[in-house]
Amino acid sequence: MEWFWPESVLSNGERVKEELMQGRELAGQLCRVFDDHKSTLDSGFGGGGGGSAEGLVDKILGSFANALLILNGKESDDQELVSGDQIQGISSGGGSADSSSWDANHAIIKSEDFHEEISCKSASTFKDRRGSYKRRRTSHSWTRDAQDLTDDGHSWRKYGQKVIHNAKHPRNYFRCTHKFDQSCQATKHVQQILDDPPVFRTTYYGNHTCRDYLKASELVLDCTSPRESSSYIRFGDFKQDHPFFSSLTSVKKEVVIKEEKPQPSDDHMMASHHRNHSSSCDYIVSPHPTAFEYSCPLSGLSSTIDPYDHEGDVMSSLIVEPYYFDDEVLQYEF
DNA sequence: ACTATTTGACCCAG
DNA sequence: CTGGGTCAAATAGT
Repeated sequence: MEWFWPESVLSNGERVKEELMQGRELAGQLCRVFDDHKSTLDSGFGGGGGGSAEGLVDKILGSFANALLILNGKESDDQELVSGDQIQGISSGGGSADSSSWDANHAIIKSEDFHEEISCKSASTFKDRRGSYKRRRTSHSWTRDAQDLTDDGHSWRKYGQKVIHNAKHPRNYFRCTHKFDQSCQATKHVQQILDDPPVFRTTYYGNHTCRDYLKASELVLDCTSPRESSSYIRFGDFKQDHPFFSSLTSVKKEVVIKEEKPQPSDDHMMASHHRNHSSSCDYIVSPHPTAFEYSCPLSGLSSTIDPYDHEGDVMSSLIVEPYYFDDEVLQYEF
């Protein structure tokens, strides 16, 4: 498989490293806060060397968000990096990060889509209005070719399959599982383009505005310093006390594996599979572009992506997407 | 019973 | 007019 990387990402490697290192340091502080919390059960999250647990979480999120903004390359020049306070606003607001500075254009897009949906719904007093839609913009998409359909970090639901003219294999259409519960507009389609070896082309449209909270419910920080190795943070416990995570309790208790596996028959592509196992999907941090082969594509990976497509996906990106980070590793386990 | 997938119908852009 | 993207009823799976 292969991702298409803008040059600017490479030049920002050091900045990414700094941001991620800061995030790791803050995470370490958060670990100590939790340790303090354990030792003094009734004291709450007020202690800790670097401030409250909530504040630390906000800073961590801000660091990762900044790294992602930097990775976006061409947007990094004219976009303000996200501060911890902004992240806090995002997280406590319960919505997507539409309020961040980069997204003014996209807000318009979303507004248009909203009106389209309203008009469509209002016009569809009759039951059968199938196929009533406005064709997607073909400009902000990116593609990925792979011999195996590896996990891209998001949950998908198949909603259609079409035989494509002059194509040997049908095209499978997927939308984000959270299209309705979180209004996530991300879609993709997958089509086998080669037989031997089998190569599957995945085309992504739109960014995820959803947050797969449950994937983030258990976070593993693999600290590389000898005495801090493999520290685990279980947000499943933490969220009871954190205003952000406590707001997630209404989310359905399920863990989803986001992976399509080709069937022996070429046109049997599977959508999301539910799973109970939490260890089969480890996420790592790195600035090396090649290491992103197994990650979900960030905006800016392809020349076909429009600037306004950089939705408020900061949270979902930093939570679920894997990054490799030189020989230092931040490892998430879900 | 609930959720996901299948598949033909429908509609729009080119 | 045609190809492609989406909808939603029917069906399958858990």
